Amino acid sequence: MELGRRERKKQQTRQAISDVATALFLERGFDAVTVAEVARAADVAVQTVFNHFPAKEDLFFDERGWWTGPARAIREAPAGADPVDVLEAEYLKGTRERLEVGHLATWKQFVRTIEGSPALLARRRLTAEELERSLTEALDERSPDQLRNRLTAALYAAAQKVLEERLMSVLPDDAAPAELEQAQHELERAIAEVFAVLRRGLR
Amino acid sequence: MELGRRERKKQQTRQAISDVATALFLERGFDAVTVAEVARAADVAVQTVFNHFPAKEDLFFDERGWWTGPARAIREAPAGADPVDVLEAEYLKGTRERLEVGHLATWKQFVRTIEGSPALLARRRLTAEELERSLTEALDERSPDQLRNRLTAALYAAAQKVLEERLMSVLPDDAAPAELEQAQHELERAIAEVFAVLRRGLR
DNA sequence: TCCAAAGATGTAATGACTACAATAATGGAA
DNA sequence: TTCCATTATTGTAGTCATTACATCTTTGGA
Repeated sequence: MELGRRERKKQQTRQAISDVATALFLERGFDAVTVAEVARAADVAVQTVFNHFPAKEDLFFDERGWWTGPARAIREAPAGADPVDVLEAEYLKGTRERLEVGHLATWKQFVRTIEGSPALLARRRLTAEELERSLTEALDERSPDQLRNRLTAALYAAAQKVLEERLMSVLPDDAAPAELEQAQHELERAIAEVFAVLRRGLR
Repeated sequence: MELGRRERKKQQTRQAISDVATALFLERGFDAVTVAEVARAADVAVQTVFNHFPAKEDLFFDERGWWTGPARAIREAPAGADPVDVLEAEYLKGTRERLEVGHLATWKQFVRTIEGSPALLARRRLTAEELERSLTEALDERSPDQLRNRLTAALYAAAQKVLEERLMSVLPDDAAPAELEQAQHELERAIAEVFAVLRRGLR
């Protein structure tokens, strides 16, 4: 559908606010920047910010949708596939994307900003719960054992959390190619190990 | 240590505030009650409330300490014991306490209040994270494999979450003794099943 | 050209929480 | 008992996110 000028301008405003906000948050920390400042920097009214984003956290977590990945992966997987295999492949794929050269530094910066803000941490937990819920739903569509499905989703979320921590602690900030290679291998070994536990448990 | 009158009075005030607050929250829901109302009902200044409780949520989650259970259980367990066995026993113990006649209705009421409030849900997630952290620490004291310890703690937290949901959905509000017996058995089967998954996975 | 829809703005209010200064109760020293 | 240093309690003022609502502005289309 073609967007008229009106809709286009609206998206422009939204994008401008989001960009300005993200830059400020990354630079000075989420809690140290007020919505009023964001509005001023984006040259709009505070109300306008809230017209586009339901809460301050949404200014940071803008590109929503990453948390639908696992559920989608399950839905798109062939009928006989082991859910844990599917989820491991999905997780591995996401991780490799994040490790790409240009992305890594940015990613760590984002995560550090999250870790520096109680509000963002809380929001991340909420999102993880969303992911878990949607994954449970997807699993319910292919298998009738609800307790097991719920557990599978919960274990996946747990695995993801643990591995995410691992990624942060193992990867050096300055991407010295040699070390990075090394760290990446260590990380992939951890991934394999963690998913092996899930697979064995849920066998 | 003996408490002087001053300290005793302080605790009295604190308790009075907490009691009044809990009653109000259970009755009308956490978000529908303002701190100012709590203060008025307890006949103290709003400031006094915040002198005793760092945040509104602390008025509800007062008896802190339940989340130290798993870590303590691990520390008190004999050297050779399998962590998953210890954690299952601990969880089972806690569950049975909650299922005692007088407790159940109260417990469900509490949980429903939590589930009715985004703020309390967020706080519960935070507490679960605390539990996970302290459990990881305890596990680190008896085994050197940090990744595995971290994973064990995360899987325990996941199990707990799933089983907690189960408890809420399986147990009828009106405790008809026969049904309750039935539900309790079903619940304990679910507990065994979930922990069996952990045990197998972490074997 | 003009109107109705929809976006942007401004104002005022609520509610949690903090900073800070003032007040009051109290435990212990003289 | 009297007086002082603590310390609990209070009151005031302010910050910040968020909402309600009325108003202004832009714009798509009749």
